[in-house]
Amino acid sequence: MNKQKKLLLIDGNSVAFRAFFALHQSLERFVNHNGLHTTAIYGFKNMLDKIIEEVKPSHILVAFDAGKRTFRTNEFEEYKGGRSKTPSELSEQFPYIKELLSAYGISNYELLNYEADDIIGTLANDAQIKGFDVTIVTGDRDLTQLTTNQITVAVTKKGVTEIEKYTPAHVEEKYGIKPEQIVDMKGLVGDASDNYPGVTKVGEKTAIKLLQQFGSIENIYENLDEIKPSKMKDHLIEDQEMAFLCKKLAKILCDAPIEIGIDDVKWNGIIEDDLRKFYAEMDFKSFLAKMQSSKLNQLDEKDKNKVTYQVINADEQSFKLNLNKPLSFYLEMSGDNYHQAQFVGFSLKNDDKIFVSRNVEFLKSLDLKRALEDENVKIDLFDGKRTYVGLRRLGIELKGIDFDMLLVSYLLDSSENNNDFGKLAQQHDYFNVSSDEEVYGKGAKYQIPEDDSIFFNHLARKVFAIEQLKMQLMKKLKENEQEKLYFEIERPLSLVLGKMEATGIKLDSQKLEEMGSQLKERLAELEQEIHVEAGEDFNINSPKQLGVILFEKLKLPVIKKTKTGYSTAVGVLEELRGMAPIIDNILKYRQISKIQSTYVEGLLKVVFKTDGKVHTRYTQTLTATGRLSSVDPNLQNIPVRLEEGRQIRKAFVPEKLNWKIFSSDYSQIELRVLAHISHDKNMQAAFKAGADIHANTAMQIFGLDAAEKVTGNMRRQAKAVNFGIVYGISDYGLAQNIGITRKQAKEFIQRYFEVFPGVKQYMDDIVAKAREDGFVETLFNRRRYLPEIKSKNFNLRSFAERTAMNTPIQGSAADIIKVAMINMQEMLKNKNLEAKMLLQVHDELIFEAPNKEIPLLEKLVPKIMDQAVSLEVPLKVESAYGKTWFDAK
DNA sequence: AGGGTCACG
DNA sequence: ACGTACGTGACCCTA
Repeated sequence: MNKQKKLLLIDGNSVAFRAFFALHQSLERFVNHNGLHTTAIYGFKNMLDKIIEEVKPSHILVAFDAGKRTFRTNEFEEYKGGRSKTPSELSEQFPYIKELLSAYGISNYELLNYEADDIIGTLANDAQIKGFDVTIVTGDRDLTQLTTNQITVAVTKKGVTEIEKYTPAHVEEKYGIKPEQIVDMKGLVGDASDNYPGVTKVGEKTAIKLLQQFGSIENIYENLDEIKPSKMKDHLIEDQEMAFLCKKLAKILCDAPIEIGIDDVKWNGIIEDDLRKFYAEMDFKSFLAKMQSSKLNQLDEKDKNKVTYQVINADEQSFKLNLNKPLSFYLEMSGDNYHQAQFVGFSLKNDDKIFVSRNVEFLKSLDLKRALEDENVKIDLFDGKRTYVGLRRLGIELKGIDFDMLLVSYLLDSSENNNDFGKLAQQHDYFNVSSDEEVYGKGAKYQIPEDDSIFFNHLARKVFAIEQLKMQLMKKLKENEQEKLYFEIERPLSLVLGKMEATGIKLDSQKLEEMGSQLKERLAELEQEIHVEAGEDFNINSPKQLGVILFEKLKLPVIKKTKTGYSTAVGVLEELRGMAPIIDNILKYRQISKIQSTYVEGLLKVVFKTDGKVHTRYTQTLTATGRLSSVDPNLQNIPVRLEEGRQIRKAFVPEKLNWKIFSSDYSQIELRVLAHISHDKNMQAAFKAGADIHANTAMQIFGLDAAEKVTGNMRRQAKAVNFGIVYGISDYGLAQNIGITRKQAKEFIQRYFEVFPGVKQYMDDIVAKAREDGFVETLFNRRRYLPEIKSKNFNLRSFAERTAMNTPIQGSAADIIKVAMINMQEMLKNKNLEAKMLLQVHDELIFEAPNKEIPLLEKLVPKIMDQAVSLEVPLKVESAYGKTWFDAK
């Protein structure tokens, strides 16, 4: 085999730094069994794989810096001065990066008094002469000075696996100068991170202009006469010496006294046994698993990376499904909002053939409609809800979903909630499909490719990936004992949600517009008063401008600061109340303006012209706890607490005349769940007796012997304690919430745990269990991983501990209402009711129904909700109805 | 794009 | 001593 001469040179320090900071938020999640951080090692490995795959080098060297002092510090003492110390979490990783390299069979080299750059420059130059193509990988743009026709510099961008390749042409295009002029540019401009100054007041723009005119620093100074007298010229003259020195510092050596040559860096491939041991030591389990499986599949590896497909043709009837074989299906729409997004294509895999098309009309005519609508034909897909709603718009009712890759992934790890197909596949170590962002772009650049081969390939790879990943993910689901959660809750729920979303809820737009014009007037009045009180006009919506007015101009006391300035949040303004009339007006302005912009104008913007309804989308695969979220519009945060905001609910109306809005909500579901999972006898007794739970808590923690002795204030405080318990209480948080001292809060909590010892036990146990297992679970085995519970960082660890206490509570409540929703939909269908389930707001279900069905709902809905599960305490459901959502209270 | 603020459970 | 309540999404402003 005659390999081409290709040299890969890697700037080890620079890539390690980039990798480390790219994964910095995940620092605590990448820790091996010895407590070693592994972020930089992990990132380095990913970069290596990617670049080796791309370059296919015959020779590789990784160069490192040898120490702090180099010949450059001898020239200029401040060189690279003022840099903060390398974090210990990174420096501890360097020896292991070298171990990784050795397992990869890759040489590394460092040279006292020289930087990695100089080793790279010297070897690159030598290799070039010997006819090699050279690729240099670094995070440092300065190295682009080395680019030639034979030398390409790959600079890592955001993260380390994404790179930008610099050729001489690309350098010129990007900087407007030739590669060899980069050192002149650095000489003139200086480099803040390497800490050398260049010429005073000369920035990139000036430098480029000068270099385009004169070519080099030397030439500038030889032809100074040609520059007209100016400040800039004075600076040039004054800093001449510095300019030459800086150029020298920037210049990468091509003749460093290295003791290795090109023949020493020949690459003979990975040393598998060493690498396996290394991965085991690092706890890189997925890499290990991948190595094993790739070994098994080495023979058909080539075929695996290639996906072939057939474009469905209008008059071709060769298209036949074999329904005894699995069927994977993917429907592509342009954009997130599948209620109105344009259909752009589909793909399907069946019986080892992949079919693709841009024309979704085919779905209606071919065998496919029948297959999709047949309960007994099991379909594998990605995002069943999206597909269901999309197909429904085409008049097809999707029935038999088997494997929903998005949903299963989410259940396996609710914190890795990536809704992008390609990225999600990657998380499962499947790299044979690109992310949508890569293929379609994002933001303004989002576009479905016109090129058939790009687009069809992407679609084909998706259905292929679904099939490839199905076994692996379903197996994990089983190992986690989450099959019931998937088959009986989440998968059926996705269709229930799809129906609710597609049904939508009617909005009385006229009502909203009336409210809007009233609010507008009110806002104008308030704005004027505020401006008079401030003595000048300013933007009240700008926290920055408001801060200046309140705390500088009016000299009100600063209560709290934010990262960027003064805090003007409600809590702060409330403390300032009474000190100036402007405060009340600002609070009112904020309140009204929120209603106006978010709820009046915001909702009007998303009403569908076709049916006068809003169609939210529930995100089923997002929250870490298992709750749903609602977007576009968010119908889970429609105002209710304050009367002014609550009026918005008057605009939510039934679709038909003589129908009503009907609403049922669980009363204190989270505390009941806590009473159940903690088995606390005292708390359970209160629920079984049907007591007012907050008053009961007050009685207990204040040591009262009768419910009548509980004052309003005691109940309020006890309620806050109950909330605090659910959230994973801290004395500080409680104190802040109800305005008592930390000491008092601490006593409350202590007292609470004395009277509810079961709860205390639960809190201790769950944190210990989380530490042991690395995750916590809900009633139905929904899982949340909490790696940070072992963190040495107090904040991260405390947060994980509170989460460990809260997630089983919040998550189990989410499980319960999901079960209720599925049973509810079933009941509506079985009883042939016209009533429709419209919304879910965490512990509340909202319906619309003909007047005559209301009595039935009043009986059935609470029954289905409180019988969704059987706990050690009863569940309680309260219902209401009226002609609008506002009236259903 | 990210922070501040505020709407909900 | 550390510095916090748990879970979300939308709007506005300002880099």
